[in-house]
Amino acid sequence: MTESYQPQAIESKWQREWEATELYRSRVDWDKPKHYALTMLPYPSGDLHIGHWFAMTPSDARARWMRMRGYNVLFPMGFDAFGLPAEQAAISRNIHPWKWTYANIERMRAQLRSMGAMFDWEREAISCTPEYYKWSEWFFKRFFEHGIAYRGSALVNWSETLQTVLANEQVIDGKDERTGQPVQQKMMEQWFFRITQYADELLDFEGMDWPPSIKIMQTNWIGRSEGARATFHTEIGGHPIEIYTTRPDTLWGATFMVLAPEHELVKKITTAERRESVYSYLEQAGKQTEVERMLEDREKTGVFTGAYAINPVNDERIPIWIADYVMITYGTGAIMAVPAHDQRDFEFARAHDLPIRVVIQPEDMEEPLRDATMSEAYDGPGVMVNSDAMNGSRSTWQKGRKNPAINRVIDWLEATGKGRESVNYRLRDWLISRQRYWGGPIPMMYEGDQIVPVPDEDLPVELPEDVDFMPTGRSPLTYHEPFFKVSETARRETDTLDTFMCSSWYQLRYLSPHCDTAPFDAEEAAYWLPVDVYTGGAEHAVMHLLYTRFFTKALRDIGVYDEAAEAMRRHGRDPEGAFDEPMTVLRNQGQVLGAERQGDFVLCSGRMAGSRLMAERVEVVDWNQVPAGFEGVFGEIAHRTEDVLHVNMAGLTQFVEVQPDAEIIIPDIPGANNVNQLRHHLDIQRMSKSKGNVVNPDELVAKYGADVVRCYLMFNFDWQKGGPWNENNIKGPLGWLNDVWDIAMAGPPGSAGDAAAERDLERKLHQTIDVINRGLEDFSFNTAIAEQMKFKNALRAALRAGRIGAETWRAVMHRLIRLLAPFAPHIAEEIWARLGWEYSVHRQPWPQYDAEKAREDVVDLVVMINGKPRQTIPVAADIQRERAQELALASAAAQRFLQAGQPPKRAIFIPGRKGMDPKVNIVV
RNA sequence: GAGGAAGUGGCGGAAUUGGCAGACGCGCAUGACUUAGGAUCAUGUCUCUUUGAGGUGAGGGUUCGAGUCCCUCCUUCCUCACCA
Repeated sequence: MTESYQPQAIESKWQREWEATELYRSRVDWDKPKHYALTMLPYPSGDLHIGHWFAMTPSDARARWMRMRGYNVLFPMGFDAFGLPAEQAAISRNIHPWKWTYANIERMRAQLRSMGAMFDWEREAISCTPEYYKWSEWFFKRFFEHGIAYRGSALVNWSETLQTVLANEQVIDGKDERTGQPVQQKMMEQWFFRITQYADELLDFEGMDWPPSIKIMQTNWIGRSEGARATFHTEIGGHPIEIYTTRPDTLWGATFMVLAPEHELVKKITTAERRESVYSYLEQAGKQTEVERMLEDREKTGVFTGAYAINPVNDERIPIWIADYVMITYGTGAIMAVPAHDQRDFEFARAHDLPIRVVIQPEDMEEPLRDATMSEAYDGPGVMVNSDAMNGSRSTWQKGRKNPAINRVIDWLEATGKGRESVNYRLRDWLISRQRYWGGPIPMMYEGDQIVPVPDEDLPVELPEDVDFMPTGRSPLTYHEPFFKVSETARRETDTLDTFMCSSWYQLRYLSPHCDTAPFDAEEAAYWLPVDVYTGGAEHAVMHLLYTRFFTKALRDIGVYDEAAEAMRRHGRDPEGAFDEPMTVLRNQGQVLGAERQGDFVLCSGRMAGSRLMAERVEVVDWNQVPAGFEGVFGEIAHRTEDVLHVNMAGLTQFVEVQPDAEIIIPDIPGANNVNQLRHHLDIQRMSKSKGNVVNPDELVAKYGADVVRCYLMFNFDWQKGGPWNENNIKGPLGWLNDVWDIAMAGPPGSAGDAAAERDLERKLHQTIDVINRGLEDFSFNTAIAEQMKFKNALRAALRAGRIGAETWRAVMHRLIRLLAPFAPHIAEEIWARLGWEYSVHRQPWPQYDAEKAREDVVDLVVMINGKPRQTIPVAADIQRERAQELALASAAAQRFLQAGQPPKRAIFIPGRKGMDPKVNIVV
């Protein structure tokens, strides 16, 4: 009896060996092609989650594959170590953020090592160390010098819960992205990065192999729109009010104006008799959070200021209103309202009895639009009317200058000085300062009303350790006099940097994490940049992934890459475009969801139809006793298909069809429930501690070994999609690795072997190599492993049949183990060593694919009748059109469908392209 | 409201991008070995009225041929959301 596969006995041994022999150190080598594979660095929250394994181990397999294929691969790891949780731990548990963070890093490092990934730990970077954040500060200073960083006043998102401001990207639905608590809009002076200056360049994804969805999300977030600005003036006082519009062709249809409640002119222009109602509206609007504004009924509220404006295009006198449907943060915070052609303005006009005037008349309607009879705004194409000299201009669906009417009006506005063409963006400047302790200090000081940067030689400004964490919610730095008091007259900035700034350049710090003369070593950068493949979650689409692109472009523009570009030229590489984008290829993994719920008990009542219960009422309960006197179906839900529940009732399966209007009671979900919610509740749920469905990778590794966990994660999901956890499925990869082990340990067979079987096995091996290559290239890890399982099955069958000789066995194993190495690095190393081959399997070249050897001699000719496959005929692989058609027409299937003696209408030959069988489609 | 992705067995998922739908695995069934089986091995496993026929959320269309392309719905997920 041979020894069985025991991962626990081999994994830590090899992990130590790999460390001791520096197997995964990556060094610049200009003679080898480089590959920078990067996976998003974790936040040191305390424990590695299964999601980290899901993101990282397939990325590791791919990096290993690239390495075996001859690339010099850099695959680093680090920690994004600043952030609020550390500070909250300090307050609630009285542990210093340093201690908490470093303890977590220690723990997670060990967990990361247990993956058996090829991380180069010599390049580890931790963003909360002074040697790291010194350079975050240094970048801030350079940005300040180049006008990219500035201090300014703006309406910002203030989180009362977190006691800090947040960037727009970190607010979702008016709530803070991390805690889900509402934020308020507040006028505050803060530090910003001028990301809007890069808006147009950020819209250009030329040459970037990123998921289309990410490109679309970023494009929408930037929100470029083309239109015009025009200046209206108040009738009294002549105050200018600038408006932005995408529809300058409707300027003649403006019947009133609307200012955002926060607009600076509001208080100036409001007349005495309107003051009371305007001020009470402002007060009411100011109290509302973003969430409340959205929860409000969609009725358009607003008040008249009493003031009028003159429309510059036709000198008309129109009333100025205030309404909260106009946002101060978009455009100019003021609009011209054209109710006939804008739905929001239309609703407002109807609600407040304001006039409506058609200025675009559609041509293809039976009835022309009339001011009085419109039931909704019309925003389609037509001809300009009621617009003086512009009448007759054709307005189309097109936007901006491409629309003839808009084009003509913009020209006219510019010629008459009444307005100008304008491009507007939804993107705001990046608010970078945080009123928190646990972040990189902002290297700035205030002296009187002067802003003074901390001199470079004083960097880094270090975070003081001896601070008091008080439950006031405010940063301890604001109480720490030795920190903020630089001199009698100078005060240090106590705000810190958004952690997203630190993670915007970590890919650069990995290149030389301990370099103390520059943020990164120019030679390293010249060789490794840009990142070739980046993997991570899609939740960073408009945060990290947008910020790091901006950061890269800003660094390029201020000359941070100049030295690296010089080094590239010296080594004969063209630096053109190398520093425009941080990552060439991006792929997002999906999310591993909690296990499917089973074992819910339900009470179902209704009427029986045959053996089926047509349920009018379904209640989910957490006890398993039949209530006294209950008539109906009670039991555990075994399965669900659509609306049919399979309920296990005392060993019998009962079918319950949930009626569309059935009453459904799910205690976890209050209020009226519907079938969808029931389905959802029973199906998949996100992993979370409160639901108790979190999967702990450490336990899995202890139970099955890291290789099995890695392979399970790669095999049982579409990696880019994710899916529900199901530990039952782990048996697949477990059985596979056991089988490979057993085949290897059994040693070469004693049989002589059979030439045809050996040739067939060789062919299958090459086909397998091809599929694995394609799978890894396309991040289709599941098919790559499926193909290896298939090959293992074929190998085992051939061995059992005694048709493989010792020599062939060895030659096959020599490649099989190398194919296994990227996926299951420990078992591959162990088998490699036991079969007597030289350390390490991970230094071996990847098995070469030979298309000639993969080719089949005999293939199945598929005979199709009207596109339906009916019969197959074994034929030579190189069969030609005439012969194939001849055989197909003579086949039994063809004879059955063809009337006696009748020729077919057509016979189409489809040659057997790569791995596909040839076909003849006969049309009868 | 706007934009995007997706819908395939009991389950996770394949289908080389328009060419034999359901690879591979889980589960299940039958059998073997066994005191035992949640071990191992073998065989089978889309459906049906089974010499054949039908089948990828529903309905249309394009094509010799559609899971794949086009149109109209339905459902789910994600992102943004009074964006002027």
